[in-house]
Amino acid sequence: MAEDFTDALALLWGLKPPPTRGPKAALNPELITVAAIAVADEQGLPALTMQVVAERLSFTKMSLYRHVPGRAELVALMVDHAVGPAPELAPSAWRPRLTAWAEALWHVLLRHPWLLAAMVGRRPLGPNELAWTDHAVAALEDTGLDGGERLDTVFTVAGHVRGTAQQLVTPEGTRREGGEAELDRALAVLLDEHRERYPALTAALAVSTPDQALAFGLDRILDGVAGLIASRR
Amino acid sequence: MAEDFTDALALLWGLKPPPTRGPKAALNPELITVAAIAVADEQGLPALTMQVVAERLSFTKMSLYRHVPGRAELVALMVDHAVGPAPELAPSAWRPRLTAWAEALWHVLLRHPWLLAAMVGRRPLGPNELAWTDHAVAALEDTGLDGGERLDTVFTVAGHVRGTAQQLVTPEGTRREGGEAELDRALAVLLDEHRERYPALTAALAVSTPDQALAFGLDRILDGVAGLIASRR
DNA sequence: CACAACCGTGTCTGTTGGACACAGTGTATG
DNA sequence: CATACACTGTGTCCAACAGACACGGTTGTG
Repeated sequence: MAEDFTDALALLWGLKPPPTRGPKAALNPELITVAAIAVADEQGLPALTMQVVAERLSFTKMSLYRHVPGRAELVALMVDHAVGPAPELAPSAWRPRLTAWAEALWHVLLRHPWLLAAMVGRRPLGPNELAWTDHAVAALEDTGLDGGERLDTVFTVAGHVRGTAQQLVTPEGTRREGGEAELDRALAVLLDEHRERYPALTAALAVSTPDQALAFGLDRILDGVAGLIASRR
Repeated sequence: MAEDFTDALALLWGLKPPPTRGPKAALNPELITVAAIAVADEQGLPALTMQVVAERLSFTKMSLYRHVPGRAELVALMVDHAVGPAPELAPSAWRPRLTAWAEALWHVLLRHPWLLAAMVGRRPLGPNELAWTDHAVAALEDTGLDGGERLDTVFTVAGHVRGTAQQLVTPEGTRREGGEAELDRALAVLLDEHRERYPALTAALAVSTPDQALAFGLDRILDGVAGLIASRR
């Protein structure tokens, strides 16, 4: 119940003094993290077993525990490594900068679908994740918004990107490929059978690709932010 | 790999003909669902074990499998039961109706924090969930927006509510209570130590409660939608 | 050279979801 | 009224999982 974050934070921020005695380590947290990311990319987060990661590295499962406290901390390392360094945004107006930032986040989430499941809840943040947030906040610096408004704006944009990406992802954190149409068809049949119960939905029925949904919501949000900025001047 | 949704859909929509022979069942899917929701509310989604649910009902674990194909389908049943019937919205303008809808969703998510983890990805939808979407779309009926725009709007609003709620929740799907301040303090210390790496974030540092973030983003989104509606007239 | 620190491994435990076969029970059909 | 059969709930079993712990081998330091 104690939920100790200190181990994870120490690893994420590289705060472990390298040992001077003993044999040289053949393994290290980064090697393990990279291997684990490869596993999660290919087979999803539930398939991420200490066993599987160890086999990919040709080591024993228990060897990993020498360098990583446990599975939870490994996932935290994976998240910060997978998001990578924050994108460099060309200096321009706040709106194109935030748009570019959102698109960069979008592509990272599509490249590592398991990130959506791994980034749930308040949790220990790594240096890369913090840098992403910093870059987005920086785009809003000359807008007249105060600190809280800037943070809330970034949070809203990031939440929208994440929410949209979740439509493309299975609960396991792999990108859905086949079988998607099957589910859609079954749901369409059910909706049609009960169409009197869902009149508005039946009337509005339309095909909206995730890319369209992403752009639509992002435009609405940034329109609203633009209105707020205008009212501050 | 086949990922058969038909079982879950049949259960969700009540499509199983009741047997005519044999003894009367002491158990049924709804009883199991209610008990499972109680477990998840109290101890989170990972603690939701067939064993635990069975004990709460004073039955054996394997008895549950008579009525529910497996854990995944049980979770699907729990989701539709927990969201409950869609909220009845007083007939008024689209904006207060959507706001009320978002607040209703917000309260449901706070009452059942595990819903956030259970509603990830595209998955079999139940009748209640579909009704929620229908009611939100209905609020946008006289706005001049087309079907795709209405759906995208609803999706954006729902995504924002969900994203905000996730800040209040642990990855396990329980509401965080204590220990939260501890993590915040540790992150604040780290940010301060590396403040030169995160200048914008350091400058913008502010305390924003989740309620404020919810209202801020919702206002921005609806401002943007209002602008789109105005441009259609 | 001896010791202490460190590394990777093998063995073990508790818990999980789920398969399977079985004995009891009640209804429908002869 | 009797029999067959479908359905219920149970006990036993298994594989996969995260992690604890103790051991033997390795390497730097006093």
